[in-house]
Amino acid sequence: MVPSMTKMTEATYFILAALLEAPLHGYGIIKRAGDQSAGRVKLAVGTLYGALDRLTEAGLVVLDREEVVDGRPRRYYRITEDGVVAVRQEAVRLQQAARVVTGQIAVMGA
Amino acid sequence: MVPSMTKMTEATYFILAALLEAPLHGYGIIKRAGDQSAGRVKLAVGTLYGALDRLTEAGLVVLDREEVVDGRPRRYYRITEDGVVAVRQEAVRLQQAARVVTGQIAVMGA
DNA sequence: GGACCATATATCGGGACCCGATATATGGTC
DNA sequence: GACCATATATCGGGTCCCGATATATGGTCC
Repeated sequence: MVPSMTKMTEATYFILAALLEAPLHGYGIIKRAGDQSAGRVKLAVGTLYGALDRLTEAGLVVLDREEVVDGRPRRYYRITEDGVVAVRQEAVRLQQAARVVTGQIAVMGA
Repeated sequence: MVPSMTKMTEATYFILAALLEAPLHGYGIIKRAGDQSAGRVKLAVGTLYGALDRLTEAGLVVLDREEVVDGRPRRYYRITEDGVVAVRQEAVRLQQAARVVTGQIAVMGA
């Protein structure tokens, strides 16, 4: 189930956002999150794998497939429908939070 | 100094946002944060006073004045110029983060 | 050949921070 | 008298971030 996580951490949000387009493996998520945020978000590996475990347990992400490239394993994660819903809800929440301040700025001259 | 806090917690953000209009005392901050977020943000007292201490130490908030009403003390906090800068930067950061997802939604049909 | 870096996974421990519980105190409502 | 809103403050548990560390491969540079 997990109908509504009231809150989502920033790392979790960017991991889900990175997976919206296509499944990615851990290292790919780190790079994509950096790209999407113009370099501002730098996911630490310790953050990533812990968050992926929690997301998997919560059903927002599933293991898509495993590949072996040059003897090194690559584990691809895919976002679930629940995950898509959750990350969109969070985006709305972020936008509303931003508006609390950006809205006030416009009126502050009064 | 504190030129740029790379990251800001949600509680910190809403505390600063609550103080943008006028100085408030602790309990007033909790109520105002709830109002500004349409009831979604419920600051716990333990969160508030810890965060206020950190914000004061960081120079984003200062003690404005103390009043005594009905024998009970009221401690008013005021946001500093650095605090205003920080909360506006954070609002921009939140908006940009939201756009990572909301922007993609529009293109997903392609 | 050796140093170093990018790629790729995983774990551990310290630290930051949220938050419920608890304590204390006053004044109003029922 | 019980209960709630107002108002402050602290403590402890739990969550989570993140740097450090470990392991392994292949490419570049000297």
